[in-house]
Amino acid sequence: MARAKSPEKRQAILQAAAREIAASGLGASTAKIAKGADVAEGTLFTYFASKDELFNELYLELKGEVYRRINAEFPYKATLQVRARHVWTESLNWSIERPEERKASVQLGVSDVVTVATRERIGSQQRGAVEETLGEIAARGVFKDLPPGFAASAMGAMQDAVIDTVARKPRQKAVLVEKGFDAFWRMAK
Amino acid sequence: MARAKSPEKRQAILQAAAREIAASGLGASTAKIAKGADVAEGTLFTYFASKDELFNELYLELKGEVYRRINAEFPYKATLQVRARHVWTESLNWSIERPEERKASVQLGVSDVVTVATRERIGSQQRGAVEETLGEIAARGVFKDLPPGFAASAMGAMQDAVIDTVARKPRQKAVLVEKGFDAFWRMAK
Amino acid sequence: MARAKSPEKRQAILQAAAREIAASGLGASTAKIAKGADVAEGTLFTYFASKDELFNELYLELKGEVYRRINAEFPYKATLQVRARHVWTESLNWSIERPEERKASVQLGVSDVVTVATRERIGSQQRGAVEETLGEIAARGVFKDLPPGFAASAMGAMQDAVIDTVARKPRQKAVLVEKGFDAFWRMAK
Amino acid sequence: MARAKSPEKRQAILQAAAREIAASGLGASTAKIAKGADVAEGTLFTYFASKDELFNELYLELKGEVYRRINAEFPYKATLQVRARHVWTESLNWSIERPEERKASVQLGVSDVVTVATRERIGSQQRGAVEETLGEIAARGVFKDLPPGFAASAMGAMQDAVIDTVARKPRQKAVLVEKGFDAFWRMAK
DNA sequence: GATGAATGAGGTTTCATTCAT
DNA sequence: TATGAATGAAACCTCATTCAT
Repeated sequence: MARAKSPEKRQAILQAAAREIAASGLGASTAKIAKGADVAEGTLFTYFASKDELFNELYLELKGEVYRRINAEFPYKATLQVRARHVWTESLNWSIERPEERKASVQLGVSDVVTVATRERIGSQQRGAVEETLGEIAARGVFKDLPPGFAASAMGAMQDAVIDTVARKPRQKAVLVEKGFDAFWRMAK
Repeated sequence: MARAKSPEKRQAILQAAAREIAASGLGASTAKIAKGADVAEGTLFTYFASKDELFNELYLELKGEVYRRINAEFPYKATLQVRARHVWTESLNWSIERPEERKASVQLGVSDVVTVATRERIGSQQRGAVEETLGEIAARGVFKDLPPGFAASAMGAMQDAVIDTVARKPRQKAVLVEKGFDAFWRMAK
Repeated sequence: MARAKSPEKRQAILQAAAREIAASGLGASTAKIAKGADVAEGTLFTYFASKDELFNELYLELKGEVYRRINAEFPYKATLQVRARHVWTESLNWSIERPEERKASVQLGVSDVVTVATRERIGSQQRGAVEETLGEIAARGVFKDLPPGFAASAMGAMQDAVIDTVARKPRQKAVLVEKGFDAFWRMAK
Repeated sequence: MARAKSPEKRQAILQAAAREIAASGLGASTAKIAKGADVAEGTLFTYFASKDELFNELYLELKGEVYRRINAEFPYKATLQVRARHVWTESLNWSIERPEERKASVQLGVSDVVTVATRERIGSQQRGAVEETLGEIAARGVFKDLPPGFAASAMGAMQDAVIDTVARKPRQKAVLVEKGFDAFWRMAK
């Protein structure tokens, strides 16, 4: 049998793609990505049929990482506030700890290369606990007068605000994450 | 004497740029933008030295439009809540009424083509009333424990949440704008 | 006004394309064609939207050249045999005098890049006299028992035989052209 | 001991090559050919050292098929006309029955990938009876005033005319093959 | 100032061939 | 021998920018 496709190489390409997108936007060239992953230009295309497919897979990968992180050690039995804080903190920390991945994720998110199909594939697997938690929040506070989904959007939005501020005041990271949640929670209370 | 540069043409190019960015991202070609503005390819470069300059000017223009709209009929003498609601409503309506401009604005915002210098130039003109209002909000509620600037980020972020939701439920636009503000205001109260 | 598109450049590209196709087949690269025409790689695409379009236009051009040559000084009033010999001789001489053009024409003819639409466009202009002559031939000799179009195919085919033979015995060119027609004419008599 | 090379696989590759060339010209990729033959990409190169070698072998194979068909049941003792008609009919039927092989054969024939050496190798094996027959024809009718080889070219050329016409009028296949020969024979009589 | 032809670097993707398995 | 992943040169084409008109 011939050489097997190497998961490490696939991963290296995805990581390089995230790095390049963070550095130069969606215009990042496949040539640079390949070089960044230390593979030949052509090799990229044995792992991903096209640049678009690579970008869609990357988006999935990045979103998946966050969900995996949240689900690990999820406090299923705790109060809503504790669970909400867990979701908030874990996803926020991921964004702050991996700024390149986050930047790539945002760029992909607002662009048209990520298809609806890709967006729909996200989390149908283990979005479970997060969705359940957000669903409970949506039934409370101001959110109960607003369409379902708004609470989730609002949490994401408030996290963006925290991230932006952390970028300007990195020292206050811990406080921002905590107080940021308190701010968000005011809406849910 | 040579012909003078026409402000109409400049405007047409900026509008076409916004349209093209909304349609195909920052990869939008100068050729298409020029065609969209009904001018020759080369003409674009007599109004803007480079694609990057065009995009920076566009960003400024788009942000400026929002500020101009907020400042028109600004209720200087009203209570903070009334003023805040004005800011919220006017900027949000702009985004909802002009989806292409907003999409372009977001894409430019998350990209690196818009320089720090450009971002700093924003509103140094007439941001006045908005800044004053947001400053007052920043000193209240949860925001007073958070760095200055967080309140502004939070409002922008919450507006994004509203816009996303309006995109999915256009019928509820009016309610969303109003209740969205109520949600935001809970944090400031 | 800007520079006008130069017919000379267009012609140079077409000629270079014929040369390159003769030399290396339809795989001839646009880069080499451009270089052969002494224009930049990109320039080729301001004259022809794609390689395929260039090749289709070239096919048209080559076929057109032959028809133009035949129609010049066409002996409209002469006997059928004289007119047929005129068609035979002129088109054959074109092929023999311009071996590269002919080679390109043949390669294009048997390939799929030349579309049906292109083939249909040929000669609808001035194919006139040729068609009329071939039509008369088709009604005579062995051809009258065969479908219309067969006579034309047969003439072309017999010319190919002559060209092949001239390639091997260039000295006998004149005799081959003449006796070749006599051979063909035997079928029409 | 190592496995022996399988003649079936070799044959499958040649057939797939013919099919692919018919479908997409000489640009047909070795990868597609391999897939069409149901072997791995690399396997193709254990049977043929290069794409060019494969194409040369294919040309030989295709020409060989025709000769084999003609030689089977060749009426050695019959009159010249009967023998000539046999050559005509058998080779023509092969072309008509196997359009892909013929198309590939033509494309290869007009291209430069098939070397002179390959062309010379053809039929040195069993071209015997055909050559003898064509030799006799070359000494008769109009052909006796033309170089040797012209008769053969002429027969091939007239067959092309028949094939072209059959492609347009498939119903008349039988008549075209027969009357086509009559047309050709007029030149030899 | 306005135009759009001209440019050539750079983009994505394909491909013949090699070679580890 | 068979496989198909790996390679990087080269293919076609796009594009920001320049400049003759």
